[in-house]
Amino acid sequence: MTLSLYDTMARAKRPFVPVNPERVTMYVCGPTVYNFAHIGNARPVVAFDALFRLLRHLYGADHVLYAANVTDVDDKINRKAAEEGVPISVITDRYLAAYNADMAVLGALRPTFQPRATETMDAIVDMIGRLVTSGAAYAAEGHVLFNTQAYADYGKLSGRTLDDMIAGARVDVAPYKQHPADFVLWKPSKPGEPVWESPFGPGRPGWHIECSAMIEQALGLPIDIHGGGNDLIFPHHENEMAQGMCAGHAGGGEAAPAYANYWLHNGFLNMGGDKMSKSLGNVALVNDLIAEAPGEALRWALLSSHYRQPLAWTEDVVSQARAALDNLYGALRRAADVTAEGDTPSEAFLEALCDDLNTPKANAELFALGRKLETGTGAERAKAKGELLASGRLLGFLQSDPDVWFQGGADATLTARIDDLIARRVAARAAKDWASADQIRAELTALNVEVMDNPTGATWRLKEPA
RNA sequence: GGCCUGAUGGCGGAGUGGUUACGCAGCGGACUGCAAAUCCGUGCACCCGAGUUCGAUUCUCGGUCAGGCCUCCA
Repeated sequence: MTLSLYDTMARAKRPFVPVNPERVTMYVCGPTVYNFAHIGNARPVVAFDALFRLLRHLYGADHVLYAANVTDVDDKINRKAAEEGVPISVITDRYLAAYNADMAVLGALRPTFQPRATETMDAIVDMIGRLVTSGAAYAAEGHVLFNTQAYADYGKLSGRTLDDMIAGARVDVAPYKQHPADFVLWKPSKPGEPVWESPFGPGRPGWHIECSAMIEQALGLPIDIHGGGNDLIFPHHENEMAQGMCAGHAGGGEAAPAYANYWLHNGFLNMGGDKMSKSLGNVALVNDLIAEAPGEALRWALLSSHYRQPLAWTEDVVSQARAALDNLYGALRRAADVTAEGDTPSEAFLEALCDDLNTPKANAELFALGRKLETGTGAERAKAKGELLASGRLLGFLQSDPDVWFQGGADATLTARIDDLIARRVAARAAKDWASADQIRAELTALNVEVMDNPTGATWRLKEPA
């Protein structure tokens, strides 16, 4: 079973070969914690969580290190803190906690490391110092800037040249820049903003440097996989690689090892044709969505298309995801008396995931297993159940009790009331009292409950989530 | 202006140089007191034009349309 991943740098799918299979490393750009995360923010989290889980399966849970940063130094954080009149840590702690809680509902495992910019400041300052010493960075008007001309391969990841960038410049270039593409590593803080001491003067780090410093500190170069949304390819990842290479491998060039051996970028989620963006205001917050739909259904919706494809976020996507899970949980519910055999994901399921994380194809395999579970012989059903549960577990699906899934979040009071009605209806049917049975069904329908009779009793499901 | 994606049936969404994706919805049947579920069967597709080929939805070129990046953004 060979894992292949689409590498943005190579613009092609490549067989995945880790530097050290005992220590597979992955870094994914994480959140800036100044607000609740929207479902678009969750797409890379869930996509790379799926990859994290696959890598753990392939290389062993203890042999995969996954770091995702938390940006807790940022203008928007400063603004929010000023509005509320509190230190930035109040803001960042609040929204980091909310973020982690929301992502947990979506079934995302916590990364191995979740470094915060404020806790990485020494490494950031150290890295900038090395860049200045080697001539890859220069000081100007209180800033420290990265000299893009110091890195021979600058532009290789995003496929543009320094000339392209001058031609395409839409923004006024700061006069202290030696080259228009040069970017800030360290800048003075404005009055009232948080400030950190450094050999280059008091100030704060630029946008890109924290990732490079964290990668060096938490994982070490080169890392195997670097992930993020495809809007980060340029400038963020381009700049990150340039500074990281110059700091870590003294200038890059042909002979230098890579910064990251595989660059992975997820496609965007859009809302009604537009990109979902906090600045456009057309966002669906995870925190709101999880009140209306099971986290597992949202997760399924996010993984129902390939991670590199654009995904249009609509109510229909969520209801179709619920229907898909109803299908699989239904099969499991009807197979409650079948003892699962084995706990290994199916070959076809793994092959689909190993093909650049083809989750739609992997999900199709879950349906195939569901069908085997419904229609197979005794031994086939036992095997199918084992494979279905193990495959689902690998991707973070199907681990609930099917009855609980179909209860759709109904509370204990409602559940007890429904169970009572069901029991009375079963008794009425046993007595062939069809009038009473139909009357009770009507009561249940009014409660949004669908009854499914079977020879010995009945099961039920909540048609809409509670 | 530069760079980069994508265009598949009613909807979502894989994939392939020549035979079934899959899910949801639809239709027919079995089963059922009724219903639901389930099972069996079934219809519906590859943006346009040219080229390569025995054969293209799949490869090449051109076009159209849509989206993203070039500025904070997943």
